[in-house]
Amino acid sequence: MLKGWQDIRATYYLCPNFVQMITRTEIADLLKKPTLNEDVTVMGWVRAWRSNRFIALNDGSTAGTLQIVVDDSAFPEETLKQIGFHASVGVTGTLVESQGKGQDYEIIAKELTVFGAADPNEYPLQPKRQTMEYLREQGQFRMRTNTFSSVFRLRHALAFAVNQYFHERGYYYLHTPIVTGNDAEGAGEMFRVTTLDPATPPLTEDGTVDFNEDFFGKATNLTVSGQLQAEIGALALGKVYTFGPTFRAENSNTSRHLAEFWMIEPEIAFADIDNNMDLAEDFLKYLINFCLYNYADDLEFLDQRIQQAEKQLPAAQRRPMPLVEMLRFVVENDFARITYTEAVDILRRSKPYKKGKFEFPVEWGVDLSAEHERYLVEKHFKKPVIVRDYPKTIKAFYMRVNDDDNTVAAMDILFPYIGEMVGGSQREERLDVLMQRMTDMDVHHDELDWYLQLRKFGGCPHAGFGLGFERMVQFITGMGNIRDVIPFPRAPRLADF
RNA sequence: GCCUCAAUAGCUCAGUUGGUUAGAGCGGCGGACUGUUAAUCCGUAGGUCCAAGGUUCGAGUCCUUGUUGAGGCGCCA
Repeated sequence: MLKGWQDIRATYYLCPNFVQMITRTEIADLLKKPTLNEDVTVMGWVRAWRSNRFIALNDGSTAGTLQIVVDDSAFPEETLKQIGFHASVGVTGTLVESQGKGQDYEIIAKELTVFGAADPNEYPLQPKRQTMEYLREQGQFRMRTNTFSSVFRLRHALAFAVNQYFHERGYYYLHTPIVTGNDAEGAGEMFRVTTLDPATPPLTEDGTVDFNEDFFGKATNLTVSGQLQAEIGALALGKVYTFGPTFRAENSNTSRHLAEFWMIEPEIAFADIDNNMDLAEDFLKYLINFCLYNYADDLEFLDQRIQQAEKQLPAAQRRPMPLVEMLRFVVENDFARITYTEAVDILRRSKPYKKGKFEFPVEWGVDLSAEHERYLVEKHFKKPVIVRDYPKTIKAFYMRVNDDDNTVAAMDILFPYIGEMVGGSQREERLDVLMQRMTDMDVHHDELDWYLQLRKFGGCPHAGFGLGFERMVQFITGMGNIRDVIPFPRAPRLADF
């Protein structure tokens, strides 16, 4: 029986005859292993149609294009007329070394099929630079552009790297619920989930909505965090992570916030705040490295694009270093690590503080604002900064109270351009301290009884953090607006597609 | 939610102290072109100047309100 199982495993892993695309060769494969002077079939979308003779073809498998050489006397005029920007075509022909500059290989077309023309009179995109705002309105087409196809290849790369990183290190991927009955997760406004008729909901005797009649028999919402449930997993499986959609009904109108975003939340048992920071720093560097090694051409394209756009900006508004250089800089240098108290000291000794340039006050006990975080990251340390040990009055109830009784073992990782990339903490494992904190912060014990029981029975020191996935995609791609790194952004007044 | 800015051709923008017929580049259409790289060259069509109201002899331009978008802030990841 064991032998049979091993055979199945061997077959599965070796995959000698895995299913291949038999109708076409993908351009990425062709450029990696060019089969010169052989006939190949490629299919994709026309990125440029030059001189009635050359097609730059892209099939999404790579940032690059493959040049197709078309002899206009060999094909009917009707077919040639349909070749245009973003028309989809299939070509069979001989792969040869290119006679022109700008590309190594090209296909001399023998057969040419236009699957779908894109009438330029009506097609909304044009072969030119278009604004991100306009392309956002054309969400059904924007992934065909160089910029967005690179962004979404990198988004995939990061999602894959997240799972690979944790899997290789013995973490279990835990799926926490999207619909939650918790009323007290304390991470922002929630979207209500209900099947009740909004016009005539059932009412209780005192006139409030009777959620007992609702689908789940109670008031439910979309999750704002999987952390509390991830703690259940960590205290059983040791190391877990969540990676799923998260919803915040905040009226946030910024380039760094979405109403629906993806969050990664590792949670580890027998770990403290220092282990937590080490994990977060290592994890972030791994993600960046993964993209640098495996998606260099997409990063290179985005880098060039940003540099070209910045030529028109005054020097002060340009990036201090180009995209790829900055990504390398981040992985090659240790993050700065300071306490909240040290951060306040640095800020109070800073030039902008002394000159009264800060809009918001810098005093112990008040949360840092964006201008303070930017000073620390972009001016003082010039690299990512981890700030730890915040005043307990400004942080969530579940964060572990330090021995000084004034601060909690919380940590935020601040990145240039993005601000807060990670927020995490060591969790309060002491039942009495946790209950006191909940009382102080007006969180009802009975609603989170299950959470308290994790401390009462077999609790242990544990820690974790939340990473905003789109913010990471934003940092790595250099995109200015978070709405352009998720395929279908949801934000206040925005739920198209 | 708050502050600032913007809205003119299909797209990206210019439009002077308020003055006659609204400008460009790209794209489209027609033509030329057998090695192009956002190809190039010639020709050509294309506008309810975001909406409503107001000031004025006269408004793309000034004022009010609204709508939409961007940037910043707050909330946070």
